[in-house]
Amino acid sequence: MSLKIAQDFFNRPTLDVAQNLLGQSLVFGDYRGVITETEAYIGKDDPACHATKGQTPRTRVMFGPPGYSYIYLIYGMYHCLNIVTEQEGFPAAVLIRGLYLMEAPFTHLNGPGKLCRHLRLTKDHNNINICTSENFYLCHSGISPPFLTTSRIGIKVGTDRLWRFVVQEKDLKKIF
DNA sequence: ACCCCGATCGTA
DNA sequence: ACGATCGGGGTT
Repeated sequence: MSLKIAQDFFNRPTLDVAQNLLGQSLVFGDYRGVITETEAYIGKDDPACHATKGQTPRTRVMFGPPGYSYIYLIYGMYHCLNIVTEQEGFPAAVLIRGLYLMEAPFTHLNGPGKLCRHLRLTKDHNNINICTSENFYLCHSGISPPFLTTSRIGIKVGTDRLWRFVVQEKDLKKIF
């Protein structure tokens, strides 16, 4: 019920990883929560993916091996947490957009900026191997909740791809 | 050196 | 609908 997710889990098609991460646990320090919303960003052909213009210092981690954190600053104010997916050399990642905290007052961190701000995740936590870290990792919950599939949020290109996956609030309260 | 823009969020 | 706020990346 609390087995740490291994690197092989992330070395798969990003859409599978993004969907399968729903309902799994994220642990960072003393925080533990259930992932409720994800988005996939897949390769140089995805115009919304940061890697679409090739490798840069910022996106270097996306080109690396799967199972590493990719955290960047957005709008000069907020951070976003991603987990790198697929084989080394193929730039792709899953953005963690929602987290339901498993301790009172059971806050639902709905939004990637709010999530990182609450957990105090910053660029200091970029490029961490979350399969080997002792205080930053994911766990299998044994639960695969139902979810909606929609277009990704906050982008101006690549909106034709339905690569956002969300657990509805009603299902969240029913299951957890 | 300069400019544009962004995987957001809170307020109006 | 809009402003805050600043680093990444491209251009001069």
